[in-house]
Amino acid sequence: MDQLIKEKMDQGGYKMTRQRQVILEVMQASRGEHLTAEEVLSAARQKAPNLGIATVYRTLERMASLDILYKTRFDEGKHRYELADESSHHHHHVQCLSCGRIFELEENLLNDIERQIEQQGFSVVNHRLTIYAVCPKCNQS
Amino acid sequence: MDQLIKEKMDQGGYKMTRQRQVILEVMQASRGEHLTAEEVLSAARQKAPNLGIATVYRTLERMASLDILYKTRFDEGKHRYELADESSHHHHHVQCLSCGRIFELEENLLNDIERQIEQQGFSVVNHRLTIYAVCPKCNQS
DNA sequence: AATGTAATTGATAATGATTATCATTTTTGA
DNA sequence: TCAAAAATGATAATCATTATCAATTACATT
Repeated sequence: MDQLIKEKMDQGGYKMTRQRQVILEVMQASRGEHLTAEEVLSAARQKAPNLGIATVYRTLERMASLDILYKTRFDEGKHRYELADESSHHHHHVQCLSCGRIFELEENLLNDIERQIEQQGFSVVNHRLTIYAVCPKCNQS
Repeated sequence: MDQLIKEKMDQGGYKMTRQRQVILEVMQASRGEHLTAEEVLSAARQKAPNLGIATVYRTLERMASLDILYKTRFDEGKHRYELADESSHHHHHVQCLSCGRIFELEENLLNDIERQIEQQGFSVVNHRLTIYAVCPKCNQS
């Protein structure tokens, strides 16, 4: 799977430099989490202390354009990135209003809705569903 | 209905000043549209040429907190505001990727999904669904 | 009507996330 | 080895939004 990513970078015309490798490792180590650029930076600096924030932004942006990462914006003022796991297409999230954690939802839940919209003459390209809730753990306390 | 809004402002401890009146009129004149603060400013300046952007932000923010307006953030870097029409609760949108216009969806489309999540121990508070599509008009050209 | 207090306003500085710029460094291929 | 291209890090610029603050306006009371 690492090989697949390198191929994608190659096809995009991007080299696998040390800093890009480190950033990728951070994303892989936090599979299922949604990280901001700042969060990626501080994690990556443990392995590459001189890494600059500009490189983080550039790298995340490029990897998102190659579908190596997903780029999402919740109702905050900043973007979050997450490893694009081939097995779990999503864009569906539940965000806990208490602890802020973000959970994934299964795909295919929106098929009916999209079918209705297509009948009205739209061509659906993508969608984003975010549900705001209190998660089970926070519900207990 | 204007009366209801004035009562809400009153209860929130806000006076109906000239500038707030003008901003409200802009929002009412564009029922069903989703405006940014800048867009509200430029429309409102036709009636109140000295209006400042800070007042626009403050007013929109307050009206949103009183549920006079809805505040939403699409995948852009800025917020959009829209008149909260009692009859059409929503938070469901279709945004045309070609012309950028935003269309409303009917409520209740998500009930099944939310029910499933509740069964897992979450307490659903709110949700946001945005579908990205090409609208019928743009599809023709 | 005059006055004092609180609310509001507009200009502008400050902030936070992101993007652009640019000189320096690194990589790569002839 | 060397020149050209790509990448990096520091930092300036940008854009939306929020904070600050002095000046204005509105309100309640005399």
